[in-house]
Amino acid sequence: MALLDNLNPPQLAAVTIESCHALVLAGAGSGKTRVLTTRMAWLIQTGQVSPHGLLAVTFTNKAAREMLTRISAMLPINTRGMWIGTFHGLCNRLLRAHHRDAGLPQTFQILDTSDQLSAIKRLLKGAGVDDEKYPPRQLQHFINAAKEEGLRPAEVEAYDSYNRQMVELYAMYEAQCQREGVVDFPELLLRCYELLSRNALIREHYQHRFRHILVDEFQDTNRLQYRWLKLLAGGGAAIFAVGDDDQSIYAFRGANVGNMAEFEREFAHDRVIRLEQNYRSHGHILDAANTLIRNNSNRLGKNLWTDRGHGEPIRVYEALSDAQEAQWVIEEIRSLVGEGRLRREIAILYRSNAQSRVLEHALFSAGIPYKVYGGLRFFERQEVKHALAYLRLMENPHDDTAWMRVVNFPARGIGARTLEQQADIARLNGCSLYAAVSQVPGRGGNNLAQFAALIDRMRFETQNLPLHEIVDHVIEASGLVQHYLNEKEGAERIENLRELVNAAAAFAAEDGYAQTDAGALPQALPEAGIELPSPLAAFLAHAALEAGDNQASDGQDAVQLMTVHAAKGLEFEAVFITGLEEGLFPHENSLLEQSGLEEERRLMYVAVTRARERLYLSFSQTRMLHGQTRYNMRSRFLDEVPESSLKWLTPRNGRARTADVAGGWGRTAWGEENPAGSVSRAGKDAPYLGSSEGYSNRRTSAGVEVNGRTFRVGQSVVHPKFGEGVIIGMTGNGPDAQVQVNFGSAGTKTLALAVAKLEPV
DNA sequence: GAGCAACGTGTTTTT
DNA sequence: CACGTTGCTC
Repeated sequence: MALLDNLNPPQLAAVTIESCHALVLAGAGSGKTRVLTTRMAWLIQTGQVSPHGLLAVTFTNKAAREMLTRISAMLPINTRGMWIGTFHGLCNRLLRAHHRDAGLPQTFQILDTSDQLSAIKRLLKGAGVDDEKYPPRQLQHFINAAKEEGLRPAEVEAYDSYNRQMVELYAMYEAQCQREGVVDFPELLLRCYELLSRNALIREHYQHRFRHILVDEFQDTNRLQYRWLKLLAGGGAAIFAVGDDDQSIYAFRGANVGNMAEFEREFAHDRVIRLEQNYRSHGHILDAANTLIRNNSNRLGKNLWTDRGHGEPIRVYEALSDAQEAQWVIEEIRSLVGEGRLRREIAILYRSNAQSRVLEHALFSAGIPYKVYGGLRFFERQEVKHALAYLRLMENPHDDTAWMRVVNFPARGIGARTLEQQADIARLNGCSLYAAVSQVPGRGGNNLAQFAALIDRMRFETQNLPLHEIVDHVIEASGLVQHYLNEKEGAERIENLRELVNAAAAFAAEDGYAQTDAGALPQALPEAGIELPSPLAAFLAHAALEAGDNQASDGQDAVQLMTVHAAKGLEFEAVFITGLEEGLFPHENSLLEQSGLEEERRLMYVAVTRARERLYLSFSQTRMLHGQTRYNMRSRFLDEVPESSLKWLTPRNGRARTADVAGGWGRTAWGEENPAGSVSRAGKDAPYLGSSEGYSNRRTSAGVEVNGRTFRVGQSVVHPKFGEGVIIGMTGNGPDAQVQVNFGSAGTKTLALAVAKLEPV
């Protein structure tokens, strides 16, 4: 069968496995998406399931689109109406179709993360809660974490008064959302889960319908998503889960890697298939990745291999400063481009966004086209969100979040005092702000009434207009366009508003609307009372669920800059991993727990496996961060990569970080192979002039001078109380300089150099 | 009610 | 350093 041509044995086994639960451990670059889509096509082509009986779920819209594209290419079927989408997108479909049973208005709106935060702030203000004691962000995290565990307020255990208050606020937040007819992201999932578990008729319909459930990036699922899948598969559907525990990098937002092991135990005991042949990277790169990740415990276990040969060694560079590191990157990029490589095939990766600035500056000065990923997406721009807020109010005037957003934007003389009055009345009556308008006295009340009338008028005037004309009308009638016309940097914002009109036209014209909603109609379930949402409601849901491109477009051949997280799933001919320093990568905030460090290591694993042919690793002795110079040691991850795969462009010095054994710290001279335990005392400083070889001794790190004594990272010091220790980090300069010292058994202390009685040994 | 200055605060991110 | 938020003044 042509479909199965060119699959390797494990891929073939995975694609054609019997109709039963299975777990595919797919290493980086092992053909994961291909296996997933080919299995779907194969199931359909062999008549084992109709397109209608398949459910495929991913985490990103991009992955869902990719899947649809590939299936269309493999099979001559209409993918429209197939249930392929993100967890949130599919839940949205289900909730729209069964909004009554889910207890939601048909026009329910979706709050994105920032909408949710402003809703929470408004709640705290209204309830008179001290937002210093209960920070909105913390409450948001508390609520979302609870929902992702499947817990409603009544089910959250509160041990102390603080937590009781948090739970209380959670309950109030829920009531507020319900009253306003809005749902946040985790609510989409939880509400959908509850809908299915409580309503036997609907549950059985979908359990019966979906015979095969395929899950992408299974390592990123949270507990609720796992339960959701289990529930849907409860009627005998086969779950085909694909993932890579080594690439689980989203634990910080609730992903539970444990789901993979649990799934194996619960469903797929002897049906685990490993895809270990890597088609992406050369041998040295894979060796580095394999050796590195072996330092993690609790892995399901997997070793990537390739038949592409070793390729070039991984190049390692130590810079004096972040600026110099950037300069070096520029030079390497110039020579890569000189060799004929495309700029878009070169990626510069970093752990945190703050690191991009220096790199951007250097690229800009050098006149090298580049593109930074991350940052604001289209539907997150303030002018676009303003326009969407007007549209939301037309659809549902009781959406208080949208109301507050634009009630006085553009300014129409409605101030804080008036809005407080209005909020008080609304709270007293338990109604929305919109419903409270008529009771607000005075001129403020008048202005509010005018605003309410504006919304009503816009709704009336756009009746029966096609979607994009509605949007066009609203950006004008709201005064948004006029407002930005008067602003000096408004031209781009107006562009974006016009672009929103285009987006609406594209959404209506394409399969967007039909795809996300009409396709949801469960024909076999007329008694459920299905209604079609309006095109506007569908468009608003689309805007919330798909925030748009992170940038991209414009087609120019440009170097790609992004965080390691953003690089997951991508690949490049040449990759730079910059800022490989202790405290940065691994990030200091993750070092408190073993699990945090292991996630950082997986992150490094992801970074390394992005490269096809050439990989560069770099770190710097000093780095500007938060306005002060930091002195970092090179990342431990550099030392977890086999020396035989590396080529040092600068002399290799010392060890990556303080030894775990107290006092076991030193630096080897350049040229030594530095076998474990072989450490020698530091030599004298020599000026460091770049990448030329031949300095047998030089500084591992820049130092700080205090009272005529020089301190630097890696140095042994003695303290009258804590005894002997090693400096493992420095921040600040001059009188503000602080050092972190590892005193072995006495622990690690942070000391101010100007005050502490530290003596160099 | 609107605009500006001081303050403080800083991972990673998709839906 | 560079952002967003708060608090203050006109």
